[in-house]
Amino acid sequence: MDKNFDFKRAEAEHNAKWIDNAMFRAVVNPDKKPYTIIMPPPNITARLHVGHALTYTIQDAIIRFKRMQGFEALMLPGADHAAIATEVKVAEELKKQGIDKRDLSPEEFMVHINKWYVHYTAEIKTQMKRLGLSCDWSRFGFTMDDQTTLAVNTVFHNLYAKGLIYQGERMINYCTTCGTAVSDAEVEHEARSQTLFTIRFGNIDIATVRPEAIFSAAAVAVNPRDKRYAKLVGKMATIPFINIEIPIIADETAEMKFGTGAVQMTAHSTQSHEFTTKYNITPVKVIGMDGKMFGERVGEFAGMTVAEARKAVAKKLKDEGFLVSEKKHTSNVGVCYRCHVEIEPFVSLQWFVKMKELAKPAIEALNNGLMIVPKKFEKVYLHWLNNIRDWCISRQLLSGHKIPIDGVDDKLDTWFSSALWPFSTLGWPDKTDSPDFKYFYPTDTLVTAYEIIFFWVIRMVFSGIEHTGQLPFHTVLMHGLVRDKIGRKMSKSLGNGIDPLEVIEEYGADVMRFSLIVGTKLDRDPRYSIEKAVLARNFINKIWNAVKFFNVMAADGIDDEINPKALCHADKWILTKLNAIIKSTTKKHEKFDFGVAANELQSFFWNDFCDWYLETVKVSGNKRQSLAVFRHVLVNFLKLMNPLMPYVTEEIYCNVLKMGETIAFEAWPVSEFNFAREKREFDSVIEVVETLRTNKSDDVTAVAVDWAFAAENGLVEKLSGVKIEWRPVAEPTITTKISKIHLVVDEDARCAKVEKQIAHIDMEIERCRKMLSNPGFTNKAPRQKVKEEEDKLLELERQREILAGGK
RNA sequence: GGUCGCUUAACUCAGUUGGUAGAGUACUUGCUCGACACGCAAGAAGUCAUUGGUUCGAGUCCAAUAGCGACCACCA
Repeated sequence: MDKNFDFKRAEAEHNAKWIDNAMFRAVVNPDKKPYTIIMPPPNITARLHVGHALTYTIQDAIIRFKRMQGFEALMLPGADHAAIATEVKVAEELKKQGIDKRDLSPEEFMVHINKWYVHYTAEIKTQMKRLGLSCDWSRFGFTMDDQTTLAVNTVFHNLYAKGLIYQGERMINYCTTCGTAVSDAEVEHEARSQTLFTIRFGNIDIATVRPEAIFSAAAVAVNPRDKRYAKLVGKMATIPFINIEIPIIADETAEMKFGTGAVQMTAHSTQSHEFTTKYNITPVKVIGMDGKMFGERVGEFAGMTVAEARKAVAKKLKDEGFLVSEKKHTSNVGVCYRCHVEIEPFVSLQWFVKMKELAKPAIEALNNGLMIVPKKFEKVYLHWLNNIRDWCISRQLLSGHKIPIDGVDDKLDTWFSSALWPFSTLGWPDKTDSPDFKYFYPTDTLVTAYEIIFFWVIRMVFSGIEHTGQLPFHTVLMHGLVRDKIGRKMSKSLGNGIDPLEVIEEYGADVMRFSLIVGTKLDRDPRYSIEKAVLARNFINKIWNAVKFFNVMAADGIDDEINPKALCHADKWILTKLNAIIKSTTKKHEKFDFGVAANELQSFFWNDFCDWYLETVKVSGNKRQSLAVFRHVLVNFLKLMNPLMPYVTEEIYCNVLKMGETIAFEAWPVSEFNFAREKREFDSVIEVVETLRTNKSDDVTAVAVDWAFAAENGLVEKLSGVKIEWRPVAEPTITTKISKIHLVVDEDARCAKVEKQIAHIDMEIERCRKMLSNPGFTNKAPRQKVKEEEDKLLELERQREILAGGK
């Protein structure tokens, strides 16, 4: 065996084996129950980041676990065309080559888009494969492939025919940089510092952060309860520069406390839109879809961008005495989630999905078999669905799915196709009668970071219900976002990101996977730093070395079978411990609690198996049997560990132990051995060893021990490193549960130690007595608990007596 | 403004139904005793954010406060 685990060689070998033999290709198998995970398709615009590594590790852990439990496991991979994001990236690329997107015809531009699709789909696949995912590559889907396109068109026509898709003039969010409408979910709100201007509109002062919009003002609103303006209601205000008169109207929309309490109503805010619709006013538009000022009213500002015009108008207002005051003001501004430029609200002709009706069954789904883990996200889910507004699905882009209506050039929101992903990937609609679709759909668990609940999860749920009549999955598992060492989001601008591919390159995929998961709960945002990779690497090294030890020992002979009658204490102890860890790991995996399970497995292997059991094997009286036990525990451990560490477990199982072609399809371990009494007894032996280790140091000249486990004498001497005289001890200085120990030591040192121990016991006795003398406790606590305390007190008093006597 | 989280050892995190606070790292001390220094053994280290309540008993349940964070929302 190699000195250390050669992950590079092992990863290459096993990955090639898995992929070349299509080992994880799922098939319709009536003898097995299916378990399906449709993987969230990553955007083809970026390299995989550590968040992908986390989510795919979780998904792969689930699917490997289910596969070993005997399910026909399908994990279906794919990639998303990410319409806007890709278009922006391609345009940037072209710019670097000196090509301006606007100089290209749509057809020419699409050539570049298509090239990008091909190149980066392959790239993403390669990167995903490095994580060691056990997905079915033969079913890899792309959101622009024929199958998805068919599903998109079918869904569009179905919804259109039902009147659930309509075209209308509505107030929408428009990104002037991306040049397209975006949906509500695509608008982020950021706190930004702005200037709040107070501007004289003739007889009234209005407050606004958008001086450039004054040219569009069609009314001024004041609160009906605002006494300051009561006599002005019904009068006219005057727009500066252009001297157009507009009415002053009393309406609740104006907040008395904000600014001057008077606000302009224009064509360029949602608040205004609601107002002008209510009063049947049509404001004049002065900002174009290109984000530039236009029209007669704006005069010399025509052609300026909004940002330019804001400055210029403010300056002119000041110069001409219309500006009453200006002050800093922080408020939330809607920005495009892609480019983070301020969103312009526009009334424009777009396509929408009517949501109220579709949302209803999605809300009810929580009572009809949909489970969201952790449960706290149910509230977020419901809140959004209960307040949902129609979904703007048209985008003014060149790439993406075309709205399938003759003469319409708009494309569809990229999430329109994502929403169909759980069933379009399985052949819906054309292969809905196929065994594949019938077998694998509905899928089982959807795993994703919580940030994507609105964009995606909710839309998949209502789409599944609407188009297939079934929930697309029964469980949604939401996990956190990976943060850096001090809790910040990992981002390019902060430079605090960790590249999973670099970690894999340096430490291996198992390290990447294990270190992301171990010791965390999925509902929290895990913090990640490279130190965690080092720890995981050390653990794998520990496993590797234990196997090396086994190999050396087994060369001298090993029994094929475990014979329970021939086992020693330690053998039975570790088998019973194994039994417990199998139960616990299984239970935790069922609850998706992989992080805590990983912690327990690590502790089991390192502390119980290596620190204790492995050491006993060295002095075992029946080595051939003990090694059979060793192998049994090791193999079961490998199986339990496989979902998180597929490579090293596969390498040991197949290449070192030569137990088979792959561990991935071996049955998940079940409890077999349970020796409760022997386990308890060996725990006591350990206690004796630990007692001896603790006490052996300071000036101990001789040790005598009296106990009933003569067979373990050699073991205790070996493990404690103490030379022991085994004889009856009349006056013990220390007693454990199963032994009397007499230490011949330096008196002063011993007395000090004993006194410390007595002080500790006294504290505990005090606590016990207090509890037991409290009638509240003895009357109200469960009888068993009271009995426990009584026994504990007796034992403590006995120990104290012995200690005091020895002194 | 609304909603929801989080706060446990120096650090990263566990802590099932309330019953004397746990792990790993780091730290201190000692280690070449059949694999492992990416290691072995021993040790020290915590007012469980604060306050109040419920209870015989609270890290755990309830309320308030503080700090941090996330999401939602048209205060111009």
